[in-house]
Amino acid sequence: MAKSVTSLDIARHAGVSQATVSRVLTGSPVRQELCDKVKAAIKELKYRPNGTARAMRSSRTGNIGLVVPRLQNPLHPALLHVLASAITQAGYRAVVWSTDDMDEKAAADAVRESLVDGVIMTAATSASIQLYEAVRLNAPVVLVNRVVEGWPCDQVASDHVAGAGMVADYFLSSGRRRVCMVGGISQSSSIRQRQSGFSEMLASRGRPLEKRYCELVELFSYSTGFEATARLLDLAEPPDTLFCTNDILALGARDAARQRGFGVPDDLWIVGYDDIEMASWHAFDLTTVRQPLPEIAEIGLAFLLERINGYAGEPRSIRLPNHLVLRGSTGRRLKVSS
Amino acid sequence: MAKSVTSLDIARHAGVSQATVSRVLTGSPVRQELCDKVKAAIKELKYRPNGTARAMRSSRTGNIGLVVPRLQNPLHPALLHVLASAITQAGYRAVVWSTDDMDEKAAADAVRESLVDGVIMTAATSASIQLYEAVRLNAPVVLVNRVVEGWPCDQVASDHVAGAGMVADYFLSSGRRRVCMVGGISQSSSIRQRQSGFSEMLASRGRPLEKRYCELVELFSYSTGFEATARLLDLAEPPDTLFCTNDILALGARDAARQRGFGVPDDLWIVGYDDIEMASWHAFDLTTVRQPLPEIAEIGLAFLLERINGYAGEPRSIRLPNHLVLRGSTGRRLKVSS
DNA sequence: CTGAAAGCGCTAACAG
DNA sequence: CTGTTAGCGCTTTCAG
Repeated sequence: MAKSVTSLDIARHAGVSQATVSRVLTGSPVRQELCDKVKAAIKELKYRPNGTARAMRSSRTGNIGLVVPRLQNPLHPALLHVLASAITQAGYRAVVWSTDDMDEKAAADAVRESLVDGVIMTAATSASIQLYEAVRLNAPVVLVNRVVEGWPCDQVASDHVAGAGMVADYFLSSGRRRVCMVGGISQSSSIRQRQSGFSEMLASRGRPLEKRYCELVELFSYSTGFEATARLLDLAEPPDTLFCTNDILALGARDAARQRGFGVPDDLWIVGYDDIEMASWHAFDLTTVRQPLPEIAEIGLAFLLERINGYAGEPRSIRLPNHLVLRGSTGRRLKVSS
Repeated sequence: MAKSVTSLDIARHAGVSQATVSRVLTGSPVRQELCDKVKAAIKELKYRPNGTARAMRSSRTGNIGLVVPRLQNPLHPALLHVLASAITQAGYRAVVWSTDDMDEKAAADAVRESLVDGVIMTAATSASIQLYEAVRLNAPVVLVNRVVEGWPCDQVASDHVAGAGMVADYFLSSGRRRVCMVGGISQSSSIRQRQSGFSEMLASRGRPLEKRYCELVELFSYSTGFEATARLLDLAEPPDTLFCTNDILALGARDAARQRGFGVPDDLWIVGYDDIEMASWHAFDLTTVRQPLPEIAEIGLAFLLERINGYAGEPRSIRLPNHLVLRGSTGRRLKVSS
């Protein structure tokens, strides 16, 4: 690596002081003539200001940490994409952690070592102690998508309770009766809220979810969705309607129905959650709940940038509404009641 | 934000010089007694060394840039995942760019501004001039997955020519005759190599690809795969065998066949490329070519770290072998000839 | 408006 | 082994 050219080199080359070079760089007022000389020198020597020095001086790295959960679920790349785009657009860089374990600690370390200006956490659980510590120390952290009650930081998510309630409502209004759910004992608040939103709506409308119609899986994947659904379809009185707490499970469910010879939607309605891209594919044509990811990302980042810039108001908590996307895996009938 | 504690604070608190604190931090030899005092002070004041200062002093940020193509294709999150994991594992941080446009420029800027120690580029095309400039200036850059002939930097990819040749071979050895291909005029070297590997193998075995059996699409997505395949199946003499130059196209193709009432593999064989997770799903059960992503990531990162550490040997270029994964979308017969 | 000068927090060479 | 002393490259007072 060749010794790199510094602002002092530029200064000498342009016959001005080093401070003037810095002024040109930061856009402070400088006489046109000198400014031009400096710019010419910069171009000629192919000068680029050293980012780490600048970061140190201004205590701003321009980096934003981004913690996303396992990328196997296509929702997460989608979320990553909108957030990373927003971050890049805003003139920052996205430092991404997605390796299941060490990442939360790595992210917490990075804020505390001033290697990132703030962190957007999309995988928070109440077990995220490292980051909680950082939050308590007033580091700029916002929780996006998955939230944790009681953390003193900004939180942005969609309204999973209402979204899942909407599904329950849709089922009952459409006269579905043998309703079941595939979910799990998840660390993720979004999953838990979907489950409670669904079962509470059913209960409140007088048709509580039956125990035997509730399958809980450990891991949320295509194959666990497939297997759980296979078990339900093998019951003496199989369900006629299935809610999966995310799309990946639902796609597995759809294939289990296919494999068992159950017609969809004739014998079985299936609804997922997230509206990942595959949900719209012909093979699945899955009714699902779409979250407003772009808005979530935008608001989350806006909150974070405000914090980075010193805003110190009370923690804010935002819930954005979801949207039911009707497709061929259900009867496509429109919801009747409110 | 409270004024943060520095190594000088620790020094005062422990009654030693600031240099000694630094030594404890970097692991230089220090008398046990002083070392303990320093460590106690660090713990007590919850001190964390300032990463930007350290970065400036050592001209090492510990950040590695990672440019990945549009995350809509599930291969790319998979690649991102293995690379980001490897980077985190190695004690570095991954700065990710995935927003289609500005990212290559942003990555090039970041190396030149010493905001990252090096860049792993998985989306290089011959149009990537910004990064090419950085490479010419000897910045640590390695090209992974997509490569560009003639760039003076390390390159790691799988052997797409041989991989696609293997598919052609498999088709002909299995007696398939009405062979077609869905590909495109792509910027991506991997796609181009797959296409030429496929058609050259067909030609060399005396059954060149017919023009009418070659569909080229602009964008590589489920829906373009669907549509291109629909066109092929609507021909007076539809093909009996289809190679798609990536899995996303092939999944669209599979659904086009389903929708048109073509049985797979009875009426139509389909083969994709990449072995993305969906390929193994029941609905698709797609024969495809798997690349050794973990090895690609590992070698790519190893090369980059060597360069970062000053290795200045000739550019290296590695091609790893691919692997045909036989599933239900083809006759599952094993390849006969070599 | 411009130059001189003072550091940001850390590492490392230099004397003890 | 330890303390003292220079900076890394930049931004930002402070005088002029």
